[in-house]
Amino acid sequence: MISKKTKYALNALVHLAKKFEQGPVLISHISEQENIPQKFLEAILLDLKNAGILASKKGKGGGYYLIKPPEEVNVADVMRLLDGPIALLPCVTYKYYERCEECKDEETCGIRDVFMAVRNETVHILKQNTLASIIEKESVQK
Amino acid sequence: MISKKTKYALNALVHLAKKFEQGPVLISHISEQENIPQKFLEAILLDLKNAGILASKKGKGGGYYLIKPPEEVNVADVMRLLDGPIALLPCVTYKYYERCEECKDEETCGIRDVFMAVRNETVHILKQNTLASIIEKESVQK
DNA sequence: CAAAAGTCTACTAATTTGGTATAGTTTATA
DNA sequence: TATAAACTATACCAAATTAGTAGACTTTTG
Repeated sequence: MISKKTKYALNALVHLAKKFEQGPVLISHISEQENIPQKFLEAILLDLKNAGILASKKGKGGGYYLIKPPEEVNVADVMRLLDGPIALLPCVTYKYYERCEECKDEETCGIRDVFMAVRNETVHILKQNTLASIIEKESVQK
Repeated sequence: MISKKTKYALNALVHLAKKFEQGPVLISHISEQENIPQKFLEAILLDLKNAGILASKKGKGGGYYLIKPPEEVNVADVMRLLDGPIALLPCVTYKYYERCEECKDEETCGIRDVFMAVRNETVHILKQNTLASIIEKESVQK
């Protein structure tokens, strides 16, 4: 399962993407509209700002706003930022590689192969999906 | 990430599948060969027995053995048994469905669509992979 | 009946998750 | 230039989960 942190981050980002280039949005506004505890959201938005996805303006008339185009923010990056590796085994992660302690021979491990396939497919799907594509999906009548 | 419990379970199952229909194997033997803490392994094997995948024999000459053919034990079932749902969001699980608390409209949620796709693909891969196919992969020279 | 081997119940320590509280600092504007 | 709006930083904290351990008990041969 992804953490609430990542889920909230995605909700907030989609919200901000819908108001892309329309000036800063209050934390309190996002918090209310998206049902996210405000103090928790503050920490999340700060992470997204430090990652270069959002920017903020202080003082009256301030708030947070998206600085990357919605087409350039994909779900994989957001997940990695807030939850760490996407892979289900440490030995198949890309940037956080770690050997499985109990493993006898990683090279021939059949279990590793399975989770390598899952990781590749998952990352592929998550990279394809951006804030823009999510918003587009929502606008299509079901 | 999957838990150590699931990882250990898969290692133990592959071990037992290699000795399918060759009589019971000692917990202590699996524990040593696969580098799994014995007491922890005991609990895991018990879970697998209660799920109908393994059986055990008590007393001298006892141990655990696979009762399902290795082709019929897939990774998805093992993961679900020990780690619960495979999906990354509660609203896209099959048997453990739960609404996301903060969600405004599940029907049109674009984030949900993304994780639905990930779940479907993941389950597909994990179901395809059985103890038999894992062992086969390991025997192929790389 | 004794030794081997699985089973049951109950702990526990460390980590992660999902927050809250409080005290700042910065900035627009009246 | 004061002040209130708004973001920022630091420090907690409770509950749940994970990865085990300890020890007594039961069952089954030889």
